[in-house]
Amino acid sequence: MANTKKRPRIDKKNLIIRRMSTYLRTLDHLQNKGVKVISSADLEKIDGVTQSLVRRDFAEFGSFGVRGVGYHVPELREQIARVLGFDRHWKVALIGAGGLGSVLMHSASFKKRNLEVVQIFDHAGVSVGTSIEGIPVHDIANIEQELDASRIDLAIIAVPPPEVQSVIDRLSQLGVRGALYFASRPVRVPENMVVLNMDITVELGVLTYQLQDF
Amino acid sequence: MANTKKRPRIDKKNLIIRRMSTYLRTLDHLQNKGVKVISSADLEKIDGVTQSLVRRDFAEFGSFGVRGVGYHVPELREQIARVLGFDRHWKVALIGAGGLGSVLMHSASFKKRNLEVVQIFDHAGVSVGTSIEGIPVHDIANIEQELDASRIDLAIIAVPPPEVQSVIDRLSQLGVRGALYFASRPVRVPENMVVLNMDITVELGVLTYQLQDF
DNA sequence: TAGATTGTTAATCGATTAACAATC
DNA sequence: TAGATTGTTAATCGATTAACAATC
Repeated sequence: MANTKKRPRIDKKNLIIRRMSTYLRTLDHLQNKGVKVISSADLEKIDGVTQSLVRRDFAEFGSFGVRGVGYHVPELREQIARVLGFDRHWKVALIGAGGLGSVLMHSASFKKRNLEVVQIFDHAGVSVGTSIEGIPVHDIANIEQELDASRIDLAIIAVPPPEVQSVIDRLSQLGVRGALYFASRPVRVPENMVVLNMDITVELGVLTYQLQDF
Repeated sequence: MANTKKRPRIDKKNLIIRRMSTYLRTLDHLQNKGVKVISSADLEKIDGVTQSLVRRDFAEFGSFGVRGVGYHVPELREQIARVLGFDRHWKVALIGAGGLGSVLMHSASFKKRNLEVVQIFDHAGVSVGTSIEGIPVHDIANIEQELDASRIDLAIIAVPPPEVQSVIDRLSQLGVRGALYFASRPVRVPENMVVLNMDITVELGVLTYQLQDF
């Protein structure tokens, strides 16, 4: 049987990394509340990860705490942000400026994480030619001419399901390395890309399963 | 130290269930394409889960395939839908009818999974009094009076981060069992609820991490 | 110092893989 | 029948937990 090419160890540390990203969010929250120091036991209560695992997760990347004291929130926050790559700036292309694309543009998610949307593409129609949050919307038909892959670190793909695969393939050709899409469908991931997906129907399945005999 | 209450075995089978929900999506896709039969080896190529694990996942819930042949797509689809609870109708309350709430209402995600939004709540303002997709929008201030918990199986919470916790607490009081929220913040989950979260900032952290030395 | 909490190691547990008999 | 692919078991691997010495 065909030896399906081993995906690289990308989703190797996957569980740890997802938790790290969740801790970062919690630390943002704590920092907003003015909390200065936090223990792994506190984090267990907030994030539902055992204190043992919290410490082990952090220890995977360094020694961020103070014995007998806990973790200084601003410092731990910064260390985790660094691990995840948020110590640098990321340039983003938004593909699809419909309902979801607009919601994303107007949300605080990107700037909060040092991501900057520098190009927007959509189909010729209402939005092309206008600007969203100061960024002009280009025609997706011209993406090969207009997308400057050397400036783009990742793409946020907010187009309808039937278009997602072709957008990914075109981004791959252009040399864009990363993408996140929201459509509820599987995609073939090009070798030169990391592609993640957020799909509400997948989450709904998890939720309804859990509610069945709850 | 306080013996933090063990969360029930809810996220016990979590990994399997998330994969099952992903297979279901793939089967929808295959069915749309008119594919009649699929093997675990095919599913490995599409979903990136080893054929061995695919078969094991299915076997966890029954015997859905035919030796020497594979899995009949419509039948497998139906079996997995049943496992996830999609063989029944789910009534949904949408809390928050702003940008994200509207996008969700206009998407096909809910009806695709046998979920029906039967009540919508938002803050007094533009949307209250109007209808979205034929469902009238109520004032969230009156949720205690207007939400009929006996009719509602789960809530979709699309309100801004600072309001999420209070919405969850109010739903818990009302007896709503399940919720999905999108805000980037931790929440305390009431004992009588299952609460899931989709947070783009968490996914962005996973993506930027993986892109770092890709 | 006494008390608290980290960082880390060894033990356990659970999830994944490999292999193959069953069977279409 | 021969070829294919499932369902299932045993082996392996990796992730989590428990425990405690280090140390603030």
